[in-house]
Amino acid sequence: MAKIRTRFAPSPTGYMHVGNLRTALYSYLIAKKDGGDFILRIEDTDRERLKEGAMDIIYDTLRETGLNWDEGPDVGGDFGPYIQSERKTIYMEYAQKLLQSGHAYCCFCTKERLESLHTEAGGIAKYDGHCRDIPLDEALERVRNGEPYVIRQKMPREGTSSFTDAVFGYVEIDNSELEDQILIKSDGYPTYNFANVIDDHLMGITHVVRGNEYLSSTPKYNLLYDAFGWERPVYVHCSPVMKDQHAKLSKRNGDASYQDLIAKGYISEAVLNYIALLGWSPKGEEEKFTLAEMTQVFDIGGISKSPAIFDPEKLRWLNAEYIRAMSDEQFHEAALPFIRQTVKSENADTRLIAKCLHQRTEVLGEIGAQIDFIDTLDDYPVDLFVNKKSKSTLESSKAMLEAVIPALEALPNWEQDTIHECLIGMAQSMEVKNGLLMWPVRIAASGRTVTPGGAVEMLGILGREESLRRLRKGLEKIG
RNA sequence: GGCCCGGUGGUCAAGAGGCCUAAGACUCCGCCCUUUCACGGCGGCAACACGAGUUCGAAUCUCGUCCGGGUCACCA
Repeated sequence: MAKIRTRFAPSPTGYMHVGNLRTALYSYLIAKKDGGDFILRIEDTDRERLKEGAMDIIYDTLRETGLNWDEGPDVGGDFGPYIQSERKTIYMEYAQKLLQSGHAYCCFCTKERLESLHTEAGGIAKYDGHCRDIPLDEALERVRNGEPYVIRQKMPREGTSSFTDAVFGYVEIDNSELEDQILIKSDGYPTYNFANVIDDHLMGITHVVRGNEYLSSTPKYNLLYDAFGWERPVYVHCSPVMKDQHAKLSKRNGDASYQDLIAKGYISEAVLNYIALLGWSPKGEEEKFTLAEMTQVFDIGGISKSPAIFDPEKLRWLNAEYIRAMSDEQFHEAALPFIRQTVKSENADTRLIAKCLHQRTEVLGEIGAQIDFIDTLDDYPVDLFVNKKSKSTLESSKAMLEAVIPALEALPNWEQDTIHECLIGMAQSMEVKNGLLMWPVRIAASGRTVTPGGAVEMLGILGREESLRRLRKGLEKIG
């Protein structure tokens, strides 16, 4: 069997949404599973929607996620150019062939006429084939005279067309449903519908992976393949990723793009892993996969037909799994920029902070809220010292702090082990539960009931001087 | 509206006529661990859209209904 070749063909609109990325992922996986090639092609035939910097977003996203392409605009390849606007003459050449073979015709209808066709029909109307039967030589003459025109595909008006999709199975449609769609626009550029087919064939694409909004127009593409006598590709149509039951995930809805998720502190691998699971399920029960593992286990048969709703909760969980699986060193590196947004103090021990945060962090961007008491201790209500689980009362808290402060002052160093030994030892000799002693210490140190670590860790992070200052202040507060 | 596609817990989903008294994961709840919160461990709640068929037997096949999505551009 011939080598598998798939492509990802985004248009540079400046936004890489999650559904797009997933399509890229599936394309990549289908090719790589069988040692095939993954090609990047840019579809920029809509000259009005070009966006500055959009190409970089595409490149960066694919690179960061590891979806490396074998051929593309920047790396070249044997089937270039890989940017459609640079292939303009190619499309015209093939459109001419269709004109000659009678599978296409020149249409001189004005936009106004087409619009009136729609308004007369109350909004929805197919092109009426007004120019369909203009003899070719007459049409060509009018073209030479400079009359504006488009080239349309001549659809059969009877019979049916069918194909078998790799995920949806057998699909059949009446040819009468097909419109004489435009192949070449009046500006000389091809429409997506045409460029896509020409490029996919010329680039040797064997598996076309795309959103299922193309499912019902696939027969049109097939007719084009047939007209040229080309072999049809395997189609893999994927249902969309939804925001909710009714709406797709989209920029319009203000939904997160890949870039947004990364900025919020999601891990690239986790995002990729999660979207793989949206609409595809592996054979076994394992859900966590590296890209390399996915390449092994991916199977077209596991792609589901129904749309999948993007679940931020599950992404969050998976992200946390990836974070927990990091070494302390890796986590420190990943978390440092986020820690530094909140903790400015130069002598803060970011390694210790990171160690505390590690198992408690699901999304890196949420680190700040956990540790903003480190630089400054806000005023806090005195009744935080009262807690029923540890049986803490104002009286007990006062007694504990009074005992703990001098003991800590006398410590030879401020290592975690030393502090821990000291505090636990005191609880024992005073014959109280650890919690009763630890509670007021942690409250005084942080001014909070919830902290990323226990009393010992908090003292360690704050350092001797600041710790003692806060403990004394706490004692004062209780009065 | 015509045509195409889909419909298993709140979400992602397994399921290919008997193995289904319907897996697993996320969420949620309870318990344990514990120096708070997490992590971890254990347990729990929760679904075959509806109605007819076919069959000894249907989540699985057929038809209809309902619901949802897509498509009908000189956008991709």
